[in-house]
Amino acid sequence: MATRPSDPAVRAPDEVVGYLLKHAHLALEERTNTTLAADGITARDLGVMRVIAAGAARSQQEIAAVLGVDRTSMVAVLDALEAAGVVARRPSERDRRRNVIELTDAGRETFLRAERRSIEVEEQLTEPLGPDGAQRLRAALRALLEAAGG
Amino acid sequence: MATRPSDPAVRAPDEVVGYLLKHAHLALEERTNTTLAADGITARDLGVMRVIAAGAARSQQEIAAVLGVDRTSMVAVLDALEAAGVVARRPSERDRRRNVIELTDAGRETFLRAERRSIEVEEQLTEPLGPDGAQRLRAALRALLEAAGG
DNA sequence: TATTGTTATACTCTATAACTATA
DNA sequence: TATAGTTATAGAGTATAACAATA
Repeated sequence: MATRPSDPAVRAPDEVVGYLLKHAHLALEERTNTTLAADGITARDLGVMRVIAAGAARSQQEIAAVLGVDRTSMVAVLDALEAAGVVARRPSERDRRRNVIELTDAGRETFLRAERRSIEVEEQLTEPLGPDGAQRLRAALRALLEAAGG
Repeated sequence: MATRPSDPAVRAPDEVVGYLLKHAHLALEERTNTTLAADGITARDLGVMRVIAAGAARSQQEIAAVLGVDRTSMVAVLDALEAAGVVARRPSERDRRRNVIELTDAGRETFLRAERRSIEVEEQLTEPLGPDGAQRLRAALRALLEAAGG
């Protein structure tokens, strides 16, 4: 049966980019969470800590903006990380409405250890893609994100 | 020990596969939902209808298994699709506990139209990847999923 | 006893609106 | 007036447990 470009065949789920993105993300996140349990944090926590460690954001609102979520979503995450002793909030001296968010000494250690584990999980799952496969995958995903205006 | 942006252990968010997968998925899903609003269904609805159209599953439980979700999650989705007149439940004759799920005539039309739109969105977002880029991306995601045991 | 679909319920992640304290 | 953080609340999407009908 001839298939024209404009003739939508019935695709299998694993031919659909949306399905593949969703399940690849879920699988990677689950593996990462299992691994990071040893450090007492989740993949989501590590994402927040990474933004702080990279110096990409200082206030809660800036962290939220970098991660593409609402500022209200940061409150509970930072509450938990502060309770765990890995981040600290201190009021900004220049603008007392803002909290400056920093990793504690223990938080820096936790971050580096967890980031190392996280990278190992990524390498395990992208190992079948060949030597440059992981970087080509990242480049493709960045291009897709760019094309979507994100 | 200060962690700076130049610290190789501190990655930018868009170097992290998990971040890229999550945001690429969100961006594609948002675009798809906007486009499919014209057909009165969501990207999730289309995913369920695709499994039915492909004959990959007949009962509610089989659809759930193909999509990797719990069977209880299918109830509300199918309620909505049935109310919209695009799918029909009928009791199986061989096993009266099971519902056989089928697309209605209107549902087949809706599916084909929506799948055409969905493919267009995918093509728009993967166009920067070059002629074979979309297929290489699919292959990479399938390999990652396979490596994760999914 | 086991299974299919269903309901009730809960948990996570997300968002909007309104409050507070500052600016 | 406007902004940063917070709280209350609600909406998806997901799951577990228990139930009725059927196997």
